[in-house]
Amino acid sequence: MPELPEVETTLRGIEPYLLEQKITRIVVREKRLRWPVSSELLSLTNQTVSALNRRAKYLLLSLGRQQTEHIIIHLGMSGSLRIVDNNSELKKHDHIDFHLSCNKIMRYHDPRRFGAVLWTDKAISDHILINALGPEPLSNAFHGAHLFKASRKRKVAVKNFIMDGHIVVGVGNIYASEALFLSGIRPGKAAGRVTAKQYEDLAAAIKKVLGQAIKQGGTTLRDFVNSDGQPGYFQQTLNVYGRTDEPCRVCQSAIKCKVIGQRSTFYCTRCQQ
DNA sequence: ATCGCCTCCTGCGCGC
DNA sequence: TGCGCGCAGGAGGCGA
Repeated sequence: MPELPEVETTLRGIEPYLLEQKITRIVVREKRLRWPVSSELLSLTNQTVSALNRRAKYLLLSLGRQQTEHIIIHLGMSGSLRIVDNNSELKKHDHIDFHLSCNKIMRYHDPRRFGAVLWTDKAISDHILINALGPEPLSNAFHGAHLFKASRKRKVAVKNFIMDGHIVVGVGNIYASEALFLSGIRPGKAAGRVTAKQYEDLAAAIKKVLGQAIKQGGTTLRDFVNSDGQPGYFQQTLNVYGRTDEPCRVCQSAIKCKVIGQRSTFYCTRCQQ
C-alpha cells in the first residue's frame, strides 16, 4: 500500500538508474491497468529521461531535452518499481518493462492493477490528474491556516477532508488516522467545526508522520534494487492504525475502529475529541 | 459545489 | 488440506 513515503522512496531509488539514461524500449505484457496503457507509450523508444519528479503520489518522468513528453506513473494499491538485470526472471504481475541504456530494466509490478502508467505531451501542470491538486504536505504552502480556510462550512468528516487530494495530497488512510491521533482530533468531526488551533496541530502532525516515514524509507534505499523487501516506513510505530481494542499508548483506553468514508478509521475515544 | 457511494482487482486471513 | 467467502484499499467517477 504505497503511501507518499513509499512513492518518494521509489523516486529516490530509481533516479540514479534513470536520470540521463535512455529508455531504449518499453515492453507491455498487461495493458489493463487503471486506464489502458496507451499506444503512444508503447511506441516510445530511445528517449532520454531528463528529469524525475514526484507530485502527490504520481511519479513523473520527463523525456528529452525539451521535456515535451512525460510518463506519469501511479503505484495504486499494490504497485512497485524495481531495477533489475535484463536476464531477471519474470514474476507474476510484472506488467511493464522499461529497458534502459545502462542495460538494466525498470520493472513495473502491480498485482491489483489499481495503478496507472500514462503518457502525455502536454505540460505536466496542465494534466487533468495533476492540475487541481492541493499543496504538497511537506512544503511551506501547506500549513494549518490553509486547512482552516479551506474547511469553513464543510460538513465532511475531517478525516475525509485531509484525504482529499484537492485539499492536501499524499495523506493516505494509515497516516490520516495517525495524524489525527497525534493532534487529538476525532476523525468523524465535521471539517468545518475543527478550530484554527486544531488545524495548526493537525498540519504539524501530518508533516511529522510523513516526514518521519520518508526518513525511515530512506534508510532502506540500499535494498531497493533487485529486492522485494518492504519499505522502511513500515517500521514506523503506529499509534492507532490496526490497533483495535489494544490500549492507547498515552491513556491505555481501548483503541476504537469505525468506518468513516468507506475506510477503516482508528482513534482513541479519550485522547481525541 | 459538495457529499457519499461505487468501482476497479488480487491476495490474504478466516471459518468450516 | 482445501475451499469459499469477505475484506482491504487510492482515488476517479457519478448521481443526488
